[in-house]
Amino acid sequence: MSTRRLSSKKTRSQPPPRSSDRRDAAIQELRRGAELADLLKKQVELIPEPNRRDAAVTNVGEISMAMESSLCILQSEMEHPSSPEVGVAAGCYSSDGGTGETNSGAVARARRVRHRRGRHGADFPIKEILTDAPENDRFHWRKYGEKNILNAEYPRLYYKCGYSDDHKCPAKKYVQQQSHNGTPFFLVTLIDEHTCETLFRDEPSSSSSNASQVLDFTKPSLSPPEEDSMPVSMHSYSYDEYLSSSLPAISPDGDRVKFSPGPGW
DNA sequence: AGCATTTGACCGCA
DNA sequence: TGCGGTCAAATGCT
Repeated sequence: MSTRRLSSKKTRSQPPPRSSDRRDAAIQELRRGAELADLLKKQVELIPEPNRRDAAVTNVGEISMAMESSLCILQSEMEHPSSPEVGVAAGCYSSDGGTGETNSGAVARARRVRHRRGRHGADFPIKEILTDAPENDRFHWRKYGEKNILNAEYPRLYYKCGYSDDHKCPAKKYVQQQSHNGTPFFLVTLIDEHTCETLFRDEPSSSSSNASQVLDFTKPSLSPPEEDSMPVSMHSYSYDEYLSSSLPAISPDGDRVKFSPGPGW
């Protein structure tokens, strides 16, 4: 990607470009980068060795996804200059994605609801993530509800931490399937953080059994990506970011996250 | 039997 | 009153 072009063209005689112009330029560059990533992906798919090919395809896919996420963020920022509540891909794809509501709207509602349910003024963290693999966050989630959302193509699924009762873990997530240019993806809203994770770290004696339960990828319905077949096309950079920032250290063999697609999935 | 999921009812807010 | 979020009984699965 040629970010250099953005800075080197500036001359003293010209007025400094407006920030919207620079965003335009950045968007152009990102679009070009995304196209090149697609091209590269096609070339990489021709690699004969399966292991190398899959690894390369995965990497290119992540590059492509990062481009698209950045593009989304920039575009949504131009459309809605007031910064959204969450920075990660907020507003992306939602205009034609089917829900008809902005992501930050969902976040605002989440905060409102949590507030009225007793956590007065709690500043709990909320993250929004676009991914094609909502099941793949290595936590154990229990589905507690499903709701058809107005103007949404797919129902919204409600999950809470599988240890919300045992360990009073407040973590929740909402999963909303959407589609963008025919590509299905999921808007995952993560609410609050896992305290069960901390508990497991504090209780080494029980960690072995607990860890294998937390990391529950047993569900066959949406099978977790094997090492050689990571989801590529829409694998979310921000999801990875979330995982790397909040995951406990875990052994891969126990990895399982429950995710059951709703009707029509 | 124990656990997870489904689904209709209920609640609070705008 | 309609909507989104949650609850909890019923149901299904292993």
